[in-house]
Parts: sequence; structure tokens; C-alpha cells
Amino acid sequence: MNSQVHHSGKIVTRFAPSPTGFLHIGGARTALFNALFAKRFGGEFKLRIEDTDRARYSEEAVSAILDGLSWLGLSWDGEPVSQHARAERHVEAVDALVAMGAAFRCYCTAEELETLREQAFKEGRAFRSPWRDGGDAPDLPYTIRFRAPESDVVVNDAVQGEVRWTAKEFDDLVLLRNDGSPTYNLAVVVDDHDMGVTHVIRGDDHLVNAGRQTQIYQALGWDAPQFAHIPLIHGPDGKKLSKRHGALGVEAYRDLGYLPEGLRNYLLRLGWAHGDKELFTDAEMAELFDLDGLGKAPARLDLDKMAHINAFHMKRADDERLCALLWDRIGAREDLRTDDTAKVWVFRAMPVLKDRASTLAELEDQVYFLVRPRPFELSGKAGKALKGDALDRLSRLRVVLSETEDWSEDALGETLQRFAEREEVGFGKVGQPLRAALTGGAPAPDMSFVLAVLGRDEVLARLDDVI
RNA sequence: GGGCCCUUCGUCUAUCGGUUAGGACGCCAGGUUUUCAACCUGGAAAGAGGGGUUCGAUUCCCCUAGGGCCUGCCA
Repeated sequence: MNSQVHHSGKIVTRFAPSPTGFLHIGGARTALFNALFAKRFGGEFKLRIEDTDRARYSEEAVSAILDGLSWLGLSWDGEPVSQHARAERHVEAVDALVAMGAAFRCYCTAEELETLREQAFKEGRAFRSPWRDGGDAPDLPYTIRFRAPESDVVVNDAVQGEVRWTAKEFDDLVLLRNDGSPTYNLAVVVDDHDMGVTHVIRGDDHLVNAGRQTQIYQALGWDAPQFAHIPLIHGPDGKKLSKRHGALGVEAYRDLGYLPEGLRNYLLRLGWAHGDKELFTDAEMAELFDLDGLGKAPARLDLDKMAHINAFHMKRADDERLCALLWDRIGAREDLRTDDTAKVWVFRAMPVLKDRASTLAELEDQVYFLVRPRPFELSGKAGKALKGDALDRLSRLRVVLSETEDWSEDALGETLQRFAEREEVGFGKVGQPLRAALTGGAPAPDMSFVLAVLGRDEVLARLDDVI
């Protein structure tokens, strides 16, 4: 029983962040779900900036969110909507509510509100303004409040199921501040309606707001969208996400070396499941995402699993793209080779190296043996592998390699094997010192592969450094 | 205080009344081995607690405990 089945028209979803910071991991997941849901059903995914609170507005925050979404690979349809720019339309809706008696002017002062609210709190009911029944209008600043209806509220949430509240649970919430600016709950309803939003997928911290907003929809005579309130993401300790754990901008995950598609895949699986399937390509995500797979319990961030999923996407990633991403990360380092020769080596090695790294950060470690300038220092272990007769053997190997004609990986493999046989030693006696000399102890693939990638000149030069 | 939401291995989760409760990450052991990783095989590991309903509950209902959200002229 998919909720989308009931919608014969075009599906419209939206992501509506408030510009108070960067795009954190929870917001990123919310955006992803909305984008995927729209994509799956050929609908539209819109972006709206909830900037009704000008005091907290920041231009940088808006661009940080836009940049974050772009990096994550989530594109929205049309121009981003600024909620603030639609204030006139919001006031219009409020005027209509006032005209029909669903909203009223409230002249309560801050002090009055405090005692009134305290009283309501003690009595275990929601705040109601004494002005809801009218009275003489003093020449004072006022807010416009919604007259909370005296009927119960039911929200049929695609994730939470049927949620009900009794009328007394809802207060007379402010629709227009005393400066005439609209507040969140009002603006959201008007904008979602005007933008034709059919499905609202958002954090379950908004579940109660869904009840309030449903009241406003009803008062305005509009159909409420299908709500889907997803549980929040928690930190590894199970507590609410803080900056200490994962409430970082998505750029932080980029810097950690995760691929956008890897993060998308991980985020998708956080709170959503499709049987036992763990790894999803973008095509599969767009094909399989549904509201029924969403869970109700909050999920914790697990970087290990994120890395594992990212590894899958590293293997599938295009070599040239990975090279570009890699050089973005290390291209400015002066302790590494960044010349064209090194770049060619890295590109040639990429098909093998990307299988050995789960993140771009690990890929940096994997290419190190290629881009470290010679002569280089040997690790302790590598140093030990180059003692005594190992060096003599390496000298003899150098002669063989200098005369080897077929420098292909396969041929080099055979050459090394034959050399070991001729020396009457196990392969380890050849491979270990050779590896030590060529890599200095840095992680690297199979020796024949290393030889093939570096080429004869570099190999002989590196051998000469230690012999 | 009140209302609402949540609770399966350490973590992400499957299960939609009947299963030896499955998979994945991580972990442990073994294998492979020229480093690191990868890879292969095996293993340990879960229904918060208590009541019901039922022939039968992880699954449905209630209570308790624990966690979360809202209760703003924030969103």
C-alpha cells in the first residue's frame, strides 16, 4: 500500500533547510530521500530556503547548503525558493484566516505570555490566548495568532502511521509576528501548497508540526500533503548528533575521502532498507526507493560501514575521475612527485590501486610508493630486508632486469619466478628485498605490477639507490 | 508537568503470528601471501523488562524502564 499510489498527479517533493549553518549529514539524508522519491516517480524535487527569521539569516549558510547539495550530487528543479521573498503571499493567507475568524489579533505582552504559559503548563494543557475571543483593540503592537480548532487532529504519516492529538494539545500559535513577518508553520503551509508539494519527507522533529500544519491546511481549505517523518540520525554514542560526531557539513566527509555516491549509498541505508541489499548504484537507488522501506528508529553513524560502502563505489569509479580527485588532494604537496611522469604512473596503476582503497584518503597511501621522490628512506622492516646476501641477490637481479626485453607485467612475473629458481630460493627471498628497494616499505601491489608501472629506468634507478 | 514518537547481534538492518531469528559492517580464528590491503572459509554476537490476546508471539494490546521530539513573536 504505497502512499504514492493515491497520487494520480505529478509527485512534488522538496527540501527546505533553514540557513543557519552548513548542510549536515541529517539534512543531506533528508534531501536525498526527497530527491530519490521524486526521481523514482518522475516528479520534481524542489529546494526552498526557510529564511523567515532574518535575524538568523546568513548568505554564507545558503551557499554552504547549495554547495553541499551540489557536491552530494543532488540537483533540484527550478530556482531555489526564498521563503522570505514570499512574505506578501503569506500575509495574504493570514488575512484570509482572520477574515474567516480562524485567526485573531493578540495583544499579549511578553510578561503576560510568560505567566499565561506557565499556567497552561501547570494545568497540563496548551497555551491559549485570552484574545482569541476578541475584545477592545488597544493601540499596541500585536501578533496574529491562529485560533487552534476545537477538533482533534489526525495525521496519516507514511512512516509513523496514524498519529492523533486531542484539540487541547495545540496552542494558538503565532502566524504573524508583531513586525508583520510570517512564522515558520504558516509559511511552510502556504509555500508547500503554492509549490504543489505532494509529499513532505522530513525529520521527525517536525511530527508535531505536522499536526499544527494540518490544522492550518484545514482552515485554509487546502489538502495537506502526504507526510513522511523520518527518525533523526544519532551519533555513535546514541545521543543526538553534535558537532563532535557527525553534525559536520558534507564537505567534512568529502575531506575524509568519501565519494559522493558512497555517501549517498550509506545515507540511503541509514533508516531505509530494501531487504538484504546493501550496495546501490544511483540507478538502483532511483529505481527502488520507496516510503515503505523507511524505518522508525533513529540510526547511528558508523564510519567503518560508510568506508566499506564507499569501497564498493571506489572500485566502480572511473579511473580518470579518481586521478583528478586524488591530485586535487595531493597536487600541492611538495614532498611528493606531481610531475607528468608520476601522473602517468598513477593513472596506469589506478585500476589496481582503487581496489585496495576504501576512501580517497586510503588511495593516497596506496599511491605513495609511486609518487615518493627518490632516493627515499626505508622503513625499518624494509631496511632489514636489504641486509647481507639480499643485496648481492638484488645486484644480480638488477643485471637481469636491465637485460629484460619484455617489460610487460606477465613477462616480468615470469622473469622474477625464473630468477628465484635460478637462485634456488623461495620467492620471498627475491620479492621482499625487491619490494623494499622499490617501495621503501610503502604498501604496494604485486611486484611484477610495480615493475611494469614504474618502467625500467625508474626501477633500475631505485635499485641503484640501495645497492 | 502535558502530548507525541521510538526500542531485534556492538552498529546498520530483514522478519509484515509459526524461521535453527537472516544479511551487512566491525570483531575473533583459519586459509592465501613478496609488504599493505583485498579475497576465501569458519565462529562468537540480538528480540529492554513485565503482563495479556492466541493453539502459537520479535510480530497485536497494555504497563514499566530507557531514549527522542514538541510544548518560542526558532525552524
